[in-house]
Amino acid sequence: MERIGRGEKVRAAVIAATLTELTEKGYAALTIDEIARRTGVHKTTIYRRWRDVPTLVLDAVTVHAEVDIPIPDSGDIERDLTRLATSFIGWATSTTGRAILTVLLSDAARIPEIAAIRRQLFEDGPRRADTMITAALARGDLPADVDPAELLKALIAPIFFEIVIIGATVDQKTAAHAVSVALAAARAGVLGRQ
Amino acid sequence: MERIGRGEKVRAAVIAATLTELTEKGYAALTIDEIARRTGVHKTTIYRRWRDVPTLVLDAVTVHAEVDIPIPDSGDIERDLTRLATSFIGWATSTTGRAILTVLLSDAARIPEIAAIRRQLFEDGPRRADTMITAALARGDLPADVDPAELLKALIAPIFFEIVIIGATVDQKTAAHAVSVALAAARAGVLGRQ
DNA sequence: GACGTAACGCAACTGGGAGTTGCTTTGGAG
DNA sequence: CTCCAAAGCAACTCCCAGTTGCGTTACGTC
Repeated sequence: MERIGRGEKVRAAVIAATLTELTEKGYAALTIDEIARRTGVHKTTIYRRWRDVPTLVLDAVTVHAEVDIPIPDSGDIERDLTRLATSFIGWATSTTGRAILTVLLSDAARIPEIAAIRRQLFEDGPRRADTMITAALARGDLPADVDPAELLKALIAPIFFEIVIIGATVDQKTAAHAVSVALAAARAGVLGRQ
Repeated sequence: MERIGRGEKVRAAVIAATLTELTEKGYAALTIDEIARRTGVHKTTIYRRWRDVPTLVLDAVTVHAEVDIPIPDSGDIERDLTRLATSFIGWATSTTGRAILTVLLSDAARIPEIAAIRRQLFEDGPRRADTMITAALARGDLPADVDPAELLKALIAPIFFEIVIIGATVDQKTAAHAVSVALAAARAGVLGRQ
């Protein structure tokens, strides 16, 4: 039957409300009382499921921090990098993506587990694309000394900067630009292992 | 005589304690009571000088957000960019710099004036170095289509990414690397006006 | 060196959120 | 229909934001 019991409904409602509050008001202004009001779930119930505020926030973020960006492999490194950058931008500008990114760069990052999620997202995430770069290297499409991690960092960093600092509306053009810069650096031989 | 009266002493102590608390515990955990305890300045006095917490934080940040990175102009664009990157890293890793950067990327950035400081720092700041790039363009050291703002963004973005996301210890090597990437992009002609 | 005042100290208050406790009510599985 | 785990509820403590009225002290002025 796979019915969602009372318990699951409560959990889902609270997690959703937490993420909404985090997006709208930020971690510093987050209150359990408000989440209780919004969801109709009683304050005591929330504290029974989650020990305290950090625990709740961590749970909410963890649930939605699955990025799952597909790793392209068309045999054309420029096209692949562009797709990758586009996917990343798509996630970062989606409702969930923006929410997660906001939390990961807020005071919530003082929670060690949240900081860990941030590192994981930006270190282990790109690492999944290593094979794509390695394949390009094998094909001779990139100088042999290129370090996959460095190339991916060079790709993501400008996009990240644009979103976080400038708050600009990043789009396809931003992706194409980031790819040009990263590829130019790779082909100039300045993306070797550090 | 230029004596610092009672008032100035109080102000300085509170501002300093605020910045310390912001660095150590973050904006979300900042309390006036704790600042009052630390400084020995009475809570009421703090509220008399600063309307509320955001106002105090804004004041504390504003006072120390003067970056004042010298703009080099040696006639050698690579050397100049390296010096610029090194200065930026120096600031960003100094006690004050780290504190300011932390605040500008915390929940405090929800305060519109704080967000404005952040934009100003990373938009108007680099703009001061435009003349340096323009001079290099005039000398023919860079392709004529290079946009100063784009070049500076390409220089800062990777450093920023390294500090904020990875939390790595950036140093002279990071600076040199950022310069290589930015210059490679510029010389490949991919840093034109967007 | 006494004096007036502006700035600081202090105690006591309201209002609200974090987190807790003991008890009652209800949904849903068997 | 019955049972109990999970949710609701009221009432509490503690801490912090921000306020008020009044006493106290530093400091420029005369």
